[in-house]
Amino acid sequence: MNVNKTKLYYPPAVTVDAVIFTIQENDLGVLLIERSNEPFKNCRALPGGFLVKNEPSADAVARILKDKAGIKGVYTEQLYTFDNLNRDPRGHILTVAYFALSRSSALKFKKNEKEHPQFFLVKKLPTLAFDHKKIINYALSRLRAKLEYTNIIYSLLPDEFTMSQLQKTYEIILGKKLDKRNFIKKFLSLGIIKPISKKLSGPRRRPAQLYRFISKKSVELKKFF
Amino acid sequence: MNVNKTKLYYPPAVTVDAVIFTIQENDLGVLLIERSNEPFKNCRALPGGFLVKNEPSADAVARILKDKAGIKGVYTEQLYTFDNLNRDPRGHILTVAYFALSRSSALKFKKNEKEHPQFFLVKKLPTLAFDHKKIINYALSRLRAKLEYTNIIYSLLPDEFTMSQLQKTYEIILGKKLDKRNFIKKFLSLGIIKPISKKLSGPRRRPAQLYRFISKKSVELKKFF
DNA sequence: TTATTATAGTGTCATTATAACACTACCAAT
DNA sequence: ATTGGTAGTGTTATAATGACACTATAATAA
Repeated sequence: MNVNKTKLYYPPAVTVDAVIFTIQENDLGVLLIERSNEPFKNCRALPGGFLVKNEPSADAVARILKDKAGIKGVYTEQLYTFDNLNRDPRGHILTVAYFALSRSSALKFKKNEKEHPQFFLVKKLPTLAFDHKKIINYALSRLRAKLEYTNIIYSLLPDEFTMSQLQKTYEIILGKKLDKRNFIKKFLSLGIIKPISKKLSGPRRRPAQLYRFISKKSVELKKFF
Repeated sequence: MNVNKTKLYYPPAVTVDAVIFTIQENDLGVLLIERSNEPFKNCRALPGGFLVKNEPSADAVARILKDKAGIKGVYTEQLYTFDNLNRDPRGHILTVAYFALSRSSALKFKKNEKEHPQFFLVKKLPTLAFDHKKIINYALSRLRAKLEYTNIIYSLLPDEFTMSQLQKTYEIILGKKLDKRNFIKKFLSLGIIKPISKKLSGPRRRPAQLYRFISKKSVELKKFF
């Protein structure tokens, strides 16, 4: 690469960071690792890392999702690129942040790994390295916004789910209660889920109708919540 | 910077590119330059360039807006980071794309500069270098989306403007006619513009009320169009 | 002075979307 | 047969949207 014609050009280092959301214990969790190197050694941080040679950032994120969370093919989208000079004490390090959504059952990380990957509730985050708190907040607002006009919620639900589960997932992420009747009315009118011929039974209660998403691709909807 | 501990790490080069929109001849224009170097020599491209040492991308864009378009302090936001391996024949070059909005009267580039900066109508773009067509399309959809829930239109209008000018600007960007009465009703109900005690006269027609934006900061609105 | 031209400005109504609200249905377990 | 616990269901008032056409005003030309 002969891009260094300009004497002044000096490349920043480039990393990716992943904000991996999941639903846990009826709350929204995000995966954090414990840094094993300086700077911020032993501090919690988003999983991420430097690009390897000729690796596009999207590939790097996929690699990190695989290696650090054991997930593959989950919903992933680029969030924002952070490159303030003071975000990393080592100097100018640019990070392309992504966010991903995974049902918790799909996650396969070993809790005993050296980096101790672990989920934290978004509302109870520890002190974080770099500008990772800011990145998580940014991801959270993007996630909330997208809930309102896309179907990405499918990434957080099992294949078959009840209306209550669906509504609860919305409530957890939006952080507010929704009216059951209005929710059902609106969601069914979108025509993106369909009831299946199965019910979910439980002890001492009326069984609930199960639904599926008709399509499992990310779709933009005109109207939503 | 001792970030190269990992043998594999090899930084991509980092550039910024700016999609500068303006309204021209009752249409939406975007600023393009003519590349004076390989690759894509003599081909039209977005103004942009490599980061200089320790320069955050936001500063680099401001520098480019100043140097290549003569504008300063205009509305600018980060768009997306493009880093496909095949976007640049020189190799892995990551670009952080931004979009900016400027009223055409503020632009002060010299048409005779070696790079021949020039506005092109978005609907009549020439062949473009790299993935710049894709970047412009992405910027255009972002701009259209943001028109619906922010006040960024102020960046494209003079300080004092008529309802017709405002509506026309919306129509140009959205690419469709809007109903005059509904437009006025909605826009006034937002409470973000106010009539001033002046009218705009013209030959052989009824003078039009002039308005101003109450605030000239970018604001998110709950409801819009 | 009158007529013409061009754009500004104004209201209603039907339809649709939203938001608030509470009770009955069903199954399982006791 | 009773109880516990979640599922499921409609109506109504209010607000937002979208469709629609005529009058008002100033400048200019006749």
